[in-house]
Amino acid sequence: MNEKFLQPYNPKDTESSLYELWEQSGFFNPDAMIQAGLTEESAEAFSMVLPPPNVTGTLHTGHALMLVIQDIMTRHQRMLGKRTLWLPGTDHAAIATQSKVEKILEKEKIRKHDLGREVFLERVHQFAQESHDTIVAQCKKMGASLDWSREAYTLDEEREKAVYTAFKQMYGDGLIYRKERIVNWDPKGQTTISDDEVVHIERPSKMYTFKYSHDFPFPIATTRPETKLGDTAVAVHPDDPRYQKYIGKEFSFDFAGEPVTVKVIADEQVDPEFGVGALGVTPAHSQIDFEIAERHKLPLKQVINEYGKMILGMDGVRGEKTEVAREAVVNWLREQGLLVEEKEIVQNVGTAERTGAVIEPLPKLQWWINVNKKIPHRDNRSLKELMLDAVRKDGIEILPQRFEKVYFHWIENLRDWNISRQIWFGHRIPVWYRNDETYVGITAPEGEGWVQDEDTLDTWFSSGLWTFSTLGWPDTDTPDFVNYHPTNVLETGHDILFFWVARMVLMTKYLIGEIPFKTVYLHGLVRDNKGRKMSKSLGNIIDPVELIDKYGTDALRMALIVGNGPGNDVNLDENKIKAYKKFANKLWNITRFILENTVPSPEETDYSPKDQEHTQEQEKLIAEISQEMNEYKYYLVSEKLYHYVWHNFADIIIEESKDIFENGTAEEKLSRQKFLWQSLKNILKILHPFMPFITEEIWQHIPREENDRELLMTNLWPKL
RNA sequence: GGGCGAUUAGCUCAGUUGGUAGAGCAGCUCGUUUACACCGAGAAGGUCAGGGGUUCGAGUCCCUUAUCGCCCACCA
Repeated sequence: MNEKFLQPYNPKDTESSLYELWEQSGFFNPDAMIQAGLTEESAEAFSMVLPPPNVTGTLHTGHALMLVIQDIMTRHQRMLGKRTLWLPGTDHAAIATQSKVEKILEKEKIRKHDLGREVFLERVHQFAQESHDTIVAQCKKMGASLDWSREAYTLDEEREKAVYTAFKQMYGDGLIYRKERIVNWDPKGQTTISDDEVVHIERPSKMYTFKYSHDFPFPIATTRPETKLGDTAVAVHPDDPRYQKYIGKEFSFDFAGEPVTVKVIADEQVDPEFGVGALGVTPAHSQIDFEIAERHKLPLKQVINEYGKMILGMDGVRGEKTEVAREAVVNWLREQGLLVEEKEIVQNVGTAERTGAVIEPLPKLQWWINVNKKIPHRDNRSLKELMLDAVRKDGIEILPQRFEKVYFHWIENLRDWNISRQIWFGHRIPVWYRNDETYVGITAPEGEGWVQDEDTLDTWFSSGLWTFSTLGWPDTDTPDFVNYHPTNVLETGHDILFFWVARMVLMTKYLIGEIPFKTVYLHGLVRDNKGRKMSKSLGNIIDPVELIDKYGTDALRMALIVGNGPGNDVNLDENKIKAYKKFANKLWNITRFILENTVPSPEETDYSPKDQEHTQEQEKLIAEISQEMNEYKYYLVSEKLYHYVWHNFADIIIEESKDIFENGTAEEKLSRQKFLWQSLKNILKILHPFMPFITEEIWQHIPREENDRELLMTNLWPKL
């Protein structure tokens, strides 16, 4: 027996060298498995992409959970004999990464515009590279059996080719268009963002009821008086008797130093019950007003600029930030005797997900994806319909199922997707301009005088292609694409169902006509032991690396997985991890007992009645968990394994064995020895996906029998 | 405003299709150092949030109330 077993199990001594052993074997790569004869060439495929972590820093416990679930899936499928590919990569995460680097530069008192686009991007790439290296090291520490030979990056050359190809095709089909519309402008980040990147927060605010001027016949209400300098109409409901006589009339007056002309119009969208039932229409600074203005062909007047400052109005208004100008306008209204009412209300305001700035709706010329246009070569269905059908008809299954409803609801309310960003880091829009000409292509056009669009693409545009841009697309006859598309499972957090999952469905259904994956497994959030979200401000962030140093990766993996069903948040309690560290040691000592009391291949012998009973019990367990593994019920399987190993195998079977080895007949002893050996090997195999390190470590130190493979990782799941 | 989830032992949470309530931690009693003190045996602890219903039988299915949490939303 190896002397190691005389000491308690120490994960620190073993984990990194075991990962090296696996990695050097090359068997994370399914091709190598086939070459070595460990996987049949004709075997069924199982493929999955790693949701590429953002290169914005280091991995947190949420990532750890994701890696654990996916590694369990991967190791299990590999042991079932499938050609198993788990494909890694990282995401450039455009806005997130750029703003991170901007913050670092801020500390060095450097502004990005002083550096210029090229030099700034150099800095970002350098940051991204460092972050990437950390992330990869962390993935390895978690034991993730990823095929690093296929690693990808959302911003590398192959992915750029995919992105540009997709863009060109969508442009050709009229799905991508350029138009001036109201955008979500982030004044802090100085860029537009998509509807999904807007986070609504509640905050106290005031509703002002006022008259534009003494000559104007009735008051209107608003929460943003400063925008009223840009009003070009007042909208009322067509059936509202109070305002019938004013419809069609025009009024001109001076408003806080700005000459304003409004026309009273009738529009169905106005709710006569709300407020005073009349709406000041500010087409340049409100989504809804912009639409009303389009319907009524009203002029558009911008009063706020990209920095959130007023460009019109009297002193104290022009040049000021909107909040300051608001006060000034309200004071002016008060002085003029135009203010009718001032009421405290709770208002929902949109803020930018990344910078936290309050969104300023502004008119801007931007690139959009039309989600409602019928696509002839996709059965005349729109992108929206393609996304709906993928789940309704094409068999994508979302776990837990309740998220299907959430998914449908999101799609039904989806509006055109704004895909251009005014930042430098990301895929530059593949459009070139020369005078009145526009060229869209994969490479720059021939000839002089072409200038490429300054903007970059929303980061989710490139991640939307991830499941196939990593498999060789736009070539669809590469071995990887043929073998591994569509992927089997997409495992990710439910918080990016819209951002990412839906976008992948959109892109894949449109560009390829297939679904990107068959099953979507959504995990929850990892919270602290009091159920709070981990955040820097609360100071309750748990670093997975620290936990690994303390308890070992296997213990952390078990703590994250036991009892954590799909879609549910986990509260991570250190006591739980501690418990599984003890479990690892228990397994270690079980091995020691068996090594001390048995030899690996006892001569042919039949099982005693008692051992037959134990065997049946074990087979029943294996049958149960094999089924549950196929149903992704890892939270149940892990608990059952824990319970079986500790409270059946150790507490009952091993305790009983002591008596048999002391007082039993020769036949009973032989039977028990054989049973213990078979059991140990079965236990190692079925525990391996959950606790890969300790099971492999034990495997490496026990004698081999016929049919045993060198690495536990490459062995087959017990067959019944 | 719309939708979803949670509520089970002191704490953190399991409980797969309805069939006598489970685990870890903490605490109590006893034991063992000859696989394991990162141990074993045992006991204690719960009207499964409240109310109503379906059923021979409900933690599990239906309705309702309460509290907490999450997501979505262009009511000025």
